[in-house]
Amino acid sequence: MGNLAVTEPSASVGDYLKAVWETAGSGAASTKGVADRLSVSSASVTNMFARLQGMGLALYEPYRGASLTRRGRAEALRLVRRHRLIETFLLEHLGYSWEDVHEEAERLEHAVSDEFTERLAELLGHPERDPHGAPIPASDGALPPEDSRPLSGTQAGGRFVVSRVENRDPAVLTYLRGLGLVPGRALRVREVRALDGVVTAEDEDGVSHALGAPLARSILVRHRA
Amino acid sequence: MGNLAVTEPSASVGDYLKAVWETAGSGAASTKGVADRLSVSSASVTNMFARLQGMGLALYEPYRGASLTRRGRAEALRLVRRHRLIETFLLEHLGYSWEDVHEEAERLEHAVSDEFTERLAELLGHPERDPHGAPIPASDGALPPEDSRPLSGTQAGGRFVVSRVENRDPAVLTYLRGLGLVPGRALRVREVRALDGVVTAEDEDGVSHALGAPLARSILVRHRA
DNA sequence: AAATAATTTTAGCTCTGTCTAATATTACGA
DNA sequence: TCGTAATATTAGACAGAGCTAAAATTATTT
Repeated sequence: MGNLAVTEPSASVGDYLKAVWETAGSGAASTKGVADRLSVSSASVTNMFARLQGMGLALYEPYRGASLTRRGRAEALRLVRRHRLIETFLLEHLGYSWEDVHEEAERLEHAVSDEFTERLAELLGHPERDPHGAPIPASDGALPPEDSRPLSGTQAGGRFVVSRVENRDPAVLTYLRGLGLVPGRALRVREVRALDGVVTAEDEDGVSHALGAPLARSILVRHRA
Repeated sequence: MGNLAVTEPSASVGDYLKAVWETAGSGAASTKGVADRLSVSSASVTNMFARLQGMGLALYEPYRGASLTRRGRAEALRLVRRHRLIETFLLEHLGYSWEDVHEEAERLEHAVSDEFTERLAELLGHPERDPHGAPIPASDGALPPEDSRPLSGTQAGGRFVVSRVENRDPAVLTYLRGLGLVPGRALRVREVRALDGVVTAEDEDGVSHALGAPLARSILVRHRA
């Protein structure tokens, strides 16, 4: 109450907020999880966790990790909205390729204003998902309920549609695009091998794909209607 | 020789380079000139001048000001190109108003890549001037020769066309737009008063405008064909 | 040519955000 | 449950970029 946050958090603070949001499932984000995601040292993360708490953006308990406050979450979602709208713009209006939009958006999201964001949303026709299938938070931060699950958590015989690809690595994305494993693609799961987590799935053209555990975790699917 | 500059200068360094470029006519930029333009203290400017020299982007002689090296100029022009293309995009595609594009572009120019810039140029059809009439440097840094002069430097009786409005203040721009004093507008100069620098000019609709010295300096004109 | 005004520079701080090395804590496996 | 491995934190540095106050230099004016 009171404590009206007038100033925009810095790009760094924003990056940490997003990382905490993305890393912490429902609980708290670990130091190492955030450090790995942002490619910074653990010490830097500990330091920032304390600062985020000081700014009222996160709750931090040493050795227990950090979780966002309402304000921290709102800020993170604002950045996520910007990021995903910008990705959509880059792909649809500037001719960027699917695997390259993430990196450019990563820098732009810290430079654009809310006005820019909303005008962009208007130009794009208020899309609900970005090019990778990730939901775009509404301007009030609302997110549609997630109805997808990773391919790694499906069962043989199931029929699905790829709803989302959750991976930032351009090399991985290029590869998946080459295989046609992009949002919208229908798949039938042939095998989910417990031993090594390899998932074998057949696409609409009858082509079979064997995907290692990390890839199978990156591909989210929804049950086919 | 050697010394290939791989890393992008920081946003701050870029701002100073632009300020030096804009402030220094043909000679060197003064500490105060840059300080005023960037709204920072003179001490900060002195400090940055030394750093720019260290980076090989400027030549600095204490008490004599700073001038850009070839590399510094190239970097400044790269930012100016980005800035002016972004302004054009904001106006033409996102519906921003004339007086608001500058501020948004000021932040975006530091976040955008060369790839983004060139794709944007393509989308916009490679415009030669931005919404304020300022020339957009080519990607190799080339600028068309300036054939305009400030309204303050004209003579009574002359017939001109507004070619450019050189002012960043939204209040000033809003006012001028209200008067129709924007690039393309034809004017006939009635009086250039030596005493106080007030210029009186009549527009196409026969409306007469009395402009104080600072405004008259902001409006650049070209002889009417 | 002095005296005053304006501009610059220096010195010393501050804050953000990063790092490494050393230390502490927690988790896990035997 | 005890010892090792994995995680976290602390301590201490450092670079970038800004500031104020004091000192120095240059410009202007009488």
